[in-house]
Amino acid sequence: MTRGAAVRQASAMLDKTLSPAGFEPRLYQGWEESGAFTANPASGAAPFTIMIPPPNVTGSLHVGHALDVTIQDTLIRFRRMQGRDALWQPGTDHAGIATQMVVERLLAAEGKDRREMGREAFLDRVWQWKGESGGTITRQLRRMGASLDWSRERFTMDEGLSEAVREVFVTLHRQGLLYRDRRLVNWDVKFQTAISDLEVESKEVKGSLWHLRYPVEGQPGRFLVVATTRPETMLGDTAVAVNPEDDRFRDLVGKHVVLPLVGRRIPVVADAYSDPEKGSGAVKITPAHDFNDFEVGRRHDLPSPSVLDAEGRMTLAEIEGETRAEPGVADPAFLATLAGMERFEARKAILAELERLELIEKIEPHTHAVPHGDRSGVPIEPRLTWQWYVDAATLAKPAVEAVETGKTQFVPKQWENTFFAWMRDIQPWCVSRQLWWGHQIPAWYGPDGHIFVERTEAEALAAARARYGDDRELTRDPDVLDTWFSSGLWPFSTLGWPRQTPELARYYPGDVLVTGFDIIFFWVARMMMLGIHFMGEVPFKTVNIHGLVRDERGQKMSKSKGNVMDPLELADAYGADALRFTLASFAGPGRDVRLGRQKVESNRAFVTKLWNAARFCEMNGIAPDRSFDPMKASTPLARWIIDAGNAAIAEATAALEAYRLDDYAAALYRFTWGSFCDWFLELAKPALTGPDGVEKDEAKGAAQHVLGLILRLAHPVMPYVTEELWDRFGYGPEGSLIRTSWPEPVAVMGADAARAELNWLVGFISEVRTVRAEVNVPPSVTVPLLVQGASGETMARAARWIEPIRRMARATEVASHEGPAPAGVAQAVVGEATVMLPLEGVVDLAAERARLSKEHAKVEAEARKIAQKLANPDFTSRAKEEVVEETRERLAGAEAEAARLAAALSRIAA
RNA sequence: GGGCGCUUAGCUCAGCGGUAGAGCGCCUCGUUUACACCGAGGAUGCCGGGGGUUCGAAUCCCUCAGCGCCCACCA
Repeated sequence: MTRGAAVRQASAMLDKTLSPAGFEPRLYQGWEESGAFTANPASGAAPFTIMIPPPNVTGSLHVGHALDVTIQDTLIRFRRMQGRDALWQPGTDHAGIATQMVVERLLAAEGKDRREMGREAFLDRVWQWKGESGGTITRQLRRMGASLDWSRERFTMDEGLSEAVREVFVTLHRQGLLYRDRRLVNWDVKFQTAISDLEVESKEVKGSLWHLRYPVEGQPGRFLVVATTRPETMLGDTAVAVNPEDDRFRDLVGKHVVLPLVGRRIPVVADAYSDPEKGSGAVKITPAHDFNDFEVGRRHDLPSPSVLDAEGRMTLAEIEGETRAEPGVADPAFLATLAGMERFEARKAILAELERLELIEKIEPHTHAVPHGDRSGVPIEPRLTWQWYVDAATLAKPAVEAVETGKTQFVPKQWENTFFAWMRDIQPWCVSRQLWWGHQIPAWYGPDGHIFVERTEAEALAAARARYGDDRELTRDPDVLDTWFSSGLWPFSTLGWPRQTPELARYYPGDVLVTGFDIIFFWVARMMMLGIHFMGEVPFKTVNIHGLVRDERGQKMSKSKGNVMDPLELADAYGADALRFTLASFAGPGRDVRLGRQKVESNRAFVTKLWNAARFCEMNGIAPDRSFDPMKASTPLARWIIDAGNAAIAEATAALEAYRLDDYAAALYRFTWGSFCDWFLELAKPALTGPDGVEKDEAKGAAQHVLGLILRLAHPVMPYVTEELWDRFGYGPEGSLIRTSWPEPVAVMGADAARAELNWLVGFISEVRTVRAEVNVPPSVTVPLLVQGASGETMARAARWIEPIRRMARATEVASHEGPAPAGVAQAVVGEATVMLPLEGVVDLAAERARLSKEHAKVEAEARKIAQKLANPDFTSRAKEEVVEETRERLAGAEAEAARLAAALSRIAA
């Protein structure tokens, strides 16, 4: 027992009402300061590792994090209690675009712009912001009770992780798996950076399909009609493609058309890409502004001028030499007005001009998917630029194989299909971003354009000297890396890689990664690829994928819908334990969690119930007693609850091992409330308040044993209240509950007999209660229970349990009764016996008759159904023998019960 | 266009070949010395529709419908 616990225990009884705010922060601080969260590489224990998905350093905790953290903390506490050397690695992510956006917004409010400030000043400002708000999320994780090893906290831009990033970049480059290329990228015109395919979101947009007439060269009056949704890109057209099989255009292949507005001669090419069914059957080819057109352009060796700049404005720079006046088709003066015009303004201007020239054949309404930047929300512009790419296809192969062979397993398994589908068709990963906040790419350009990819500037200069024979000035690539590039290294960079640290050897690979399905591609896939490539081993053995947290009606939470729930506010209102228990109990596999205040509120009742059960124990002088040996329990009550505790241990352990937190939560709830509170404590009351002796000793012994068991079983998901009670009661030699071992089942003597006896007792009391309630007997009326047709054992049991029966069934006595029924009787069938309650003057005989008839009809119908089944020769001959046997027993039981009910009915028929 | 998931009590969900379940809500009763954030009891289901496999289907297969999500070349 710790000194603190002893002082507290001596000082006060448990408060009548539970107030989590009174102990949660104190307990957390105690855990953290005592090193309870700290992994211990020197221990001989087997490690258990979870890497937290690093939240945005400047972010704050939302319900999704709360679910993520609850699952991870429950698992890590469970394994820690099982004796594993648990490492839950904390840290935060620099979140390139997101953070830069926030800081730029702050600057805008001050009337400043990052370009005016310059890169260095801007980065200083971001670091300053990180310093100011960087502690929020970690504070909030602590508030949730997360037992992260804060001594090892990392940040994706700290020196160690930056070194890992440079090492990976340089190595992949040397291996030819990372290269610079000029191709189309998804360009976000708002942030003016390239983004990866994954950061693009398709949105259905209602637009138009414009059919434009392109005059055929040398055939006045003949037009080739192309259909487009993006007329503004036509200035960059360098061909029109038709399908080689399409007879309508066969004669035009190899000829030229005149590009309206520009006046450029462009060829008509035959390409299977052109779909005769779509549009007009002829498609304009704009290689610099469309991914498909780019491919067509490559096949036909077409030029690819860009006509939109980084901001999405029209630019004529690359087509200047090609424009020419073409009467009735193109006018350089009009073209000049387009320069610098925003893309959608330009669309309008171009359409107006085409209209004027009578070059619009028709306009059809058209709904189509338009790619948008997932953060900026603006339409993405395919743009021809130089970027850095990772050869993801090569890296993906071993990752796919690792999942195929089960080295890494997804839970639930169905997500493996999602993973495979994406990984097997993976595209080169564009990793460069035209941002300032992030890991600057370790590439330097020589005066001749030669690229030096090196870990440091000094190494780059040295390489340049070797190449040029003298010192040259190098220019560093200004771009930074995709945030996911560094998060992809998280499972090993946090452990010290590229240095071969003891931690790296011990805690890699991790045991389980817990995350939402929304970042399987972004993050899980990248960790798999990079982890396997650089560590030679998968980064984690299991990937536990959970659903999204939604609101009560199943809607995604969003600020704009105003349905966002703040987990910290919920934790303050109901306690972190109640919130955690709620999240865990709804976290079924592959299911979204619908969270509502009411649910948290009703689960708080469970926490309170536990608190009150502990108070009851305290009031009855129940205290930890290590001299009590559960294996030597002799009373049926003690044996029964200890045995039920064994079952609870088995259920909870199996559920946690299978990542079924919903089952784990349900098992805890059932055992604590249903078995311990509703039955054990109630049945134990007479013994607890009765005379000294074995009954009392064992009631108390079993109570303290099982309460301790419940605290240990519940601790992973409800760490605070369980620790508080553990402390206050002074359980356990190790002091804190967090350091206590996970419970093991104990061998209980005579468990079967105890179970049979208690099952009978529970059934007996329940039946009597049902009858009393149904015929509306108030609890204040107590009556004798007259038992007819009972075996000797039943009567012996009734005698043994007479006190609890008196209390709980509101009875004066239990007696054999074989004569005629007393007047005004209400009856219940329990096993072989019929219990009669003499209630003359209290019971409504008609109501009792109706009740018994209904009961009788129900049992009889059941019996008929079973009899029918047994009458089927196919069933008796084909079904498994034990099933047939069981069915026969059920029939016998139902028939006997029906007979007893009929007898009971006949007794009051008169 | 391709793929995945879901559809079971009023609500939220479990069960996934052998007697349809839980929690909440609802109704009735209740100042039994832990708890009204409580106790006791009760009612409520063509287990989305149709077809098939099977002695037996909520459970397996096919099909249809509705809802949700992911992926996919903006003619």
